[in-house]
Amino acid sequence: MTTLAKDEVIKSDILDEAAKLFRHYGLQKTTMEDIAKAVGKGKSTLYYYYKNKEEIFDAVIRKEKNIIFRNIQEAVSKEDSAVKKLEAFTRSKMREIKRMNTLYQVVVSDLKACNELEISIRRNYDCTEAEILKSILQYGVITGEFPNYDQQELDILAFLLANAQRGVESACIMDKKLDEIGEKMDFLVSVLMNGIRKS
Amino acid sequence: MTTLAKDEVIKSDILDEAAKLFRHYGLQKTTMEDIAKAVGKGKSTLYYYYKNKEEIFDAVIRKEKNIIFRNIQEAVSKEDSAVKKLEAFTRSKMREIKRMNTLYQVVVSDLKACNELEISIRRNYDCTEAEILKSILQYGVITGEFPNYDQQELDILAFLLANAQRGVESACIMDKKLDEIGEKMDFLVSVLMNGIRKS
Amino acid sequence: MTTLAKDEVIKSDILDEAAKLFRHYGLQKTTMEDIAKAVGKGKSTLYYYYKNKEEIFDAVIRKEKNIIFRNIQEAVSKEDSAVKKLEAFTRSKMREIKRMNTLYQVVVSDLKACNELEISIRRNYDCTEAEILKSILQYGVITGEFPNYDQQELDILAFLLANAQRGVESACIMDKKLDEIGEKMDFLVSVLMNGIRKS
Amino acid sequence: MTTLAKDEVIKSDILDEAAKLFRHYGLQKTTMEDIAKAVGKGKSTLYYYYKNKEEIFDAVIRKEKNIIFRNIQEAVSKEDSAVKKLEAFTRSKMREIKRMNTLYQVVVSDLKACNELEISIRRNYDCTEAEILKSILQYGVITGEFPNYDQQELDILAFLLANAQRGVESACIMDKKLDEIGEKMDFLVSVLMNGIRKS
DNA sequence: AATGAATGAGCGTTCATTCAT
DNA sequence: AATGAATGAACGCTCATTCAT
Repeated sequence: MTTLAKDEVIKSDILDEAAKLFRHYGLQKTTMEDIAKAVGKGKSTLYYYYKNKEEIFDAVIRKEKNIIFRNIQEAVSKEDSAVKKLEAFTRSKMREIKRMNTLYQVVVSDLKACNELEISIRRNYDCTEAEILKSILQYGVITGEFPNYDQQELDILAFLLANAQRGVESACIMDKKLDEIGEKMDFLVSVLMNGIRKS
Repeated sequence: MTTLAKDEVIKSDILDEAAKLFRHYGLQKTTMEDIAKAVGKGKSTLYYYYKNKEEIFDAVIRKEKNIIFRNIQEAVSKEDSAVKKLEAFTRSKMREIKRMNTLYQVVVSDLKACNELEISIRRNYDCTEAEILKSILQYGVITGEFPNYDQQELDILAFLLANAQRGVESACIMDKKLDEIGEKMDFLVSVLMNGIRKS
Repeated sequence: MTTLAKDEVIKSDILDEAAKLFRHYGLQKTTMEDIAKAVGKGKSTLYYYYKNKEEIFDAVIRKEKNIIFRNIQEAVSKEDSAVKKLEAFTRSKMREIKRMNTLYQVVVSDLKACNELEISIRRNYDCTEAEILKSILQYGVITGEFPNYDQQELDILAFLLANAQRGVESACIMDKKLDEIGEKMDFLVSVLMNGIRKS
Repeated sequence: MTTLAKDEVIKSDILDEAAKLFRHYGLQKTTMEDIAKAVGKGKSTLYYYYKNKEEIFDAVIRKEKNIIFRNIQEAVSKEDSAVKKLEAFTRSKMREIKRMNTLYQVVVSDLKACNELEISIRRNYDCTEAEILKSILQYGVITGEFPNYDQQELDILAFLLANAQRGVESACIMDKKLDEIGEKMDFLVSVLMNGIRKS
């Protein structure tokens, strides 16, 4: 078990260092050499722990994703009205984005550029996000905060909410205007809420 | 003039073939060799017409961009109410997206991944898009379709509209559900319009 | 004949521009493109006038060489004692070197580097130089300024004089101390003259 | 230690093979492929040991330089009169030149052609050579073999001696008359010595 | 007389990956 | 458990040269 534990520690080390590098340089421009150097091991040692460069990237994504959603879910569950939950969602997501600065960004773009990376990861990712939003909307329907949408409508609304937010985030991140995300997102959410409540 | 024309024809050929390849494989994975083969010329011939791989990519983007916006603007100008203009905007943009299938997509992601490519292009690009939307909104304010937003509010609304749409498009494209873009976008726009009209 | 003359004019133009470029960048780094651009013609036009890049280089050398030696010989012939002739030789050669600044230099080095360039050119070159010096020494023997060396001795002395000077020139040129050539050369010649007279 | 030793052996192998090739073809025309083939390794393996083609060239020069000067200095130090030391200098230098056949030559010329290679190497090189000669001349002043030159005069004499010799060497090497270097150099030195002693 | 167009051959360099130890 | 050594396969790019017109 000690060996296994040590194994896991090193794997985690590799992931952490790789994450930092991917954040700055993206998948393509980060070399195995870079990662190995950062970890303080020989380049070929990486292949003892991971089969591939892609496998490392994959693992990095998974790890980051989990952290983000654990944090978001936690923040959402603390609130007790659908609107407050939505605000908590947006707020905590923004906090996560800022924490990772550009990783999220690079990830998304690289996932797109590199077809070989399973799109499924991203889809899971979006699903999770949309699922959280859907459950919030459902909660709002139950509490009467929102009109009585049926399941299909909720699916679409959650999808739209998730991706409308993603588009705005993306723009703000690209323009390096992270500090503007807050107010713009608030505005977007309020406009969408207006639309959702009224229709 | 014949020579000049032939020159332009070949340059255009190169661009067309390069565009196809960039669409499928992105900037990095598309090699000069690939492009040359597709055009049916020697690799070094490309350098007779373009200085760089980047210059080719650049030209591809510029060309596509211009086509898209010419088409969108044309469609928009034909309508006479703000709401119809907005619908025309969304519709024609979707048509363009389908036409290019994934290029638009790859472009955006590659621009992000490759910092060395002037972000300015993308920014201009977004600006243009947001500007069209803003002018539509302004038109709606004048015709009384929308409340009397001030300039700053219009800026933000246009920004949100543009990027919310982008997020949804992006998701649909990645899930290869281009046929779903239509209804989803209609829904998004209607929700946003509701929100905008009411607030 | 007009055509022929025009032909010669252009060939000469090419040589002049090529010479300038070779001076600055050497044989290898000067491209046909560079030369063509400098002449204001198309790259392939050069091949109408010269078979090769090497042929151009060749012609440049020959031309420069002729100019130099015509000037040197002229200066030498004006003096009437061997010692004065020798001084005139050194002085006018230095003048030529300064005139060409670095061409002479680059030529020598490139000739060495590029085995494919006929060594014979350089040999002719040195021969001519050594021949002038030999004739001066012979003159000095006749006038009694120098001891009664035989032909073989004169050959060797001329060879040594020529090449000792070349070594010093070379060093001064490389250190970019063209202004020091004068005094150093004077010193060298005086020491050699002392040695020659005495032995 | 074995590994380290093996590493050094391979690095040395590369240098040796590279040296041979540089000798024949110069820096530019010797390709990494050539060197790799000569060493019996893959081209990319070279980059495991050296960062650059230039770094290899650099190392070759440095190595050759050190060998030459160690040998020359050793030969010089064995003699006890200035004149004998000078003869030893010339003799051992000629021996080294013959040993390297043309490398020395190519080195000098390539250094000139390739501005990007630090001229400083060559300058240090020449300095060392001139310094050895100067110390010999100083020794001769002390032993009374030579007149009482002051420091500045010794500097110039050493410079002249070094470069006059270089010029003659150069000529002999280019004419591929290595066997004539000996007598010509003896003659040159004796003439110069005459001049130096007398003036 | 002049050249636009085209290209083959090659080069230096990078990097993920392998494998014996 | 770890890695030093090695490499194949590319890649972007350069340039002298050719040739039809």
